[in-house]
Amino acid sequence: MRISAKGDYATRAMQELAMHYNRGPLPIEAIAGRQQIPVRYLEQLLLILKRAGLLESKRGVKGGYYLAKPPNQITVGQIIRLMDGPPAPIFCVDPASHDKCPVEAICGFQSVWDEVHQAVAGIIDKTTLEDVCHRAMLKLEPGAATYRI
Amino acid sequence: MRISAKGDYATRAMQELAMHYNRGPLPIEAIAGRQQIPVRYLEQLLLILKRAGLLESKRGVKGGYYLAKPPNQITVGQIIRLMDGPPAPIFCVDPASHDKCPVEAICGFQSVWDEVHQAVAGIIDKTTLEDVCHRAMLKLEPGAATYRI
DNA sequence: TAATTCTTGACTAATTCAATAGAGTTAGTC
DNA sequence: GACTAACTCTATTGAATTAGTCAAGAATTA
Repeated sequence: MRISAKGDYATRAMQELAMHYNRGPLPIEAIAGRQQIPVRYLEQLLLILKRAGLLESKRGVKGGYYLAKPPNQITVGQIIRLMDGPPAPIFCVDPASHDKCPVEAICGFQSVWDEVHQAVAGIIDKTTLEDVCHRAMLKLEPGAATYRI
Repeated sequence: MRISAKGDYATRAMQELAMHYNRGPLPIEAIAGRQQIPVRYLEQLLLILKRAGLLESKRGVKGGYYLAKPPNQITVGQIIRLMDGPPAPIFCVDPASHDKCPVEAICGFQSVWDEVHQAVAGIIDKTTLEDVCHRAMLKLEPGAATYRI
């Protein structure tokens, strides 16, 4: 029932970029350093996020990555689905899976796992990077209600 | 975000035993056959369930496994926790983990993952084997409100 | 005692995951 | 226009986990 390191790294990198939103590109090294992620591994993840349209990048000196959209338009769900696939706890409730369950006719768990799937999806799809930045700022400055761009 | 084959097999085996509750021991082979689980693998899982006090067994002719408690006193959560551990999506919200998150102070995701954890736990801990049997029976005989022991 | 069934621990095979490596390409700057 | 910082892409490795197998043994019943 775990998200992968891939999903963990990607979400944290995106938080970092969200907190830097509108301040120009952020180099991979900077993200990796602050979030304690292996640089070479992070490269791959940022590429995936870029191809999916969540990030844009700029090469050369002063280059780096930046969000393609405002933080309130990117959800945790988008990132997790990209990295780990749908949050279905088992293939039989995964809309992306084409495998047929051999015991579907007698199994009482399908609806249970479907409830779990919907519950998780509900949370990660409603939570945006803006929300996440909020929560991070509240940790740093308890009492602050908003974060500054 | 998946449960393991171990968790899947174990829960289904328990449903099988629940549907057979009060009808005497059910041999491993019978469970494995009906639920399409590799016999040799299932052996191990049933032993774990037995050691945890969820099952009892009887050897020899007419032997097999049977529930140690009524189906309404065994939850899906108990089985899953036994096989896969707590339903925490990441170690930093797993009460059983002693690892310290290196970026805890700046991470906005801890509360998100905790919400997920609680949501999943809420579902699997409230769902009993009796509920699961119900759902299975509804599949077999649409319209039936209860299942027969 | 013979057939049946659970019990135990060791073992192997396969898969997945995380991470690394290296050779390139592009863009900005002096 | 050369230098350098930074992105791009593919391949490979190594470790860890997971799934599944095997063989020998112990208990129970007929």
